[in-house]
Amino acid sequence: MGSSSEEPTKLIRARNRRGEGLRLREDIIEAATRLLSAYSQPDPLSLRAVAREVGITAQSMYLHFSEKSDLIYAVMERRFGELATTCDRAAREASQPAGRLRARCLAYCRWGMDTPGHYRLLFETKTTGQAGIAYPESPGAAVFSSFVAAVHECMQAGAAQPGDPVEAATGLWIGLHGIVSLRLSKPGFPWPPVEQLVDRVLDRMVRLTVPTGD
Amino acid sequence: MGSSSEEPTKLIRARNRRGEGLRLREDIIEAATRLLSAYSQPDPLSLRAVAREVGITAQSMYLHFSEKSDLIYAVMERRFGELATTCDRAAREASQPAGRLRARCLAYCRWGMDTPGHYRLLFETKTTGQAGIAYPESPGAAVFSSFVAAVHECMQAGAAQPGDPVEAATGLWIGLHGIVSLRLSKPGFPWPPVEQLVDRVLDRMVRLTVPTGD
DNA sequence: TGTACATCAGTGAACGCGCGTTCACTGATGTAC
DNA sequence: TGTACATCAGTGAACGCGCGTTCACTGATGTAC
Repeated sequence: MGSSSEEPTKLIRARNRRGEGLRLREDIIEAATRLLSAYSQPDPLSLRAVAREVGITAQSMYLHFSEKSDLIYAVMERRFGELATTCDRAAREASQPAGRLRARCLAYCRWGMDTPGHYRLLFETKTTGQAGIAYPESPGAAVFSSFVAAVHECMQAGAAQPGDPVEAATGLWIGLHGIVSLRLSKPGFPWPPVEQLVDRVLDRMVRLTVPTGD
Repeated sequence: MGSSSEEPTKLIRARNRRGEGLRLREDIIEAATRLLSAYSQPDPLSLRAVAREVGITAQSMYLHFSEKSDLIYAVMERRFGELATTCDRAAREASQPAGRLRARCLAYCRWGMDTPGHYRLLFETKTTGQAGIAYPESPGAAVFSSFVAAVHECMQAGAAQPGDPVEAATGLWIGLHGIVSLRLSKPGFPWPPVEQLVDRVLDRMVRLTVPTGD
């Protein structure tokens, strides 16, 4: 305060104890996650910015990641995992299949809107494909699978019109992604509340036959 | 072929005649459009790459654009215009309202899939918002308006269930964007044919009451 | 208990690159007289 | 018709910056004897 010659803040980080070098790996991934959460595409994320955030030199990144894309891929895996966990946890709160499906859909959309940078990384880039990973093995496949299972559960319980659950879940995903992605890109558009849009997509694409209430 | 000392191709561009300097502006916009069409986000587009594509020096960009974002915005305006024209032209081919709406939807999706870089620029970045442009004045608003009009036409003709055309068009846009955007990001997913998805979205979100055939 | 040593967790210095942007300039060409 | 000159369409040279990546190194710390 009042200091007129402001130097760039040099973060000091205590060196890990011997045998605990792997902690740096975690710190790096967490710092990259923090930097990505706010905005944008993966490209504006630089190794050097992550190093600054962690408080280490840029070349220390190479102790744990052999190149930049390795780091980004590590972040993606974690974020896909967190999204899956978030959706599953939300679904567990409701007692009926239709309510569980709705909670899952809302959790997906809210996760995307709360962490736009992560949502874009997972669903608006071709990172997995570029890494040579085919769909079934991609770290995001579990998220889709759990939607399929939730739709299937509704169908079996008579809460949704019978049909191919994969087909219905595909339509649902398209709708949810449309809701999130357009909101992120066109924040100035007069969007209805997200719950209303989710309910409309759910009703139309999955043809729920019972109310979603708990 | 066979030349072992390959120099970077130096494009020679004839200097414009006096009074025709504005042609360079067009050439720059076209070159930027070409470079963007293939891929990605606007960030990987560099002024210098555009200058190379045109065959001029980087600093000549400043004869027509006071900064980089001005150029990107100029490209966006044109692409929104081209998308609108493409959709309108496709709609004119069909004779009935429902067929016109379907043609418009298919044209939107195909345009996005054919020029992924442009689609991402228009619908997966916040460029307009960042430029301080509110929705109604944004260059893309015309595209949405024409969807609203097409839906309204269907409702009035009894080809779609009556209701708020803006609400229905919003749901439709969400679906179409979901179809295009997810396809671009997840090319490895086992997507059904785009026509099938468009028909499902149209049927569910607009509740067409007549077949879309011509 | 003391000490030599291997290992580990990083750093120092540097590389070449492409980027956006600025400023002073050049040389061809149309125009006024 | 001839010529001086203003204008126009660019270029030359350079700036400082942040980037990804490489290579040789340091110094603290745990371990073997």
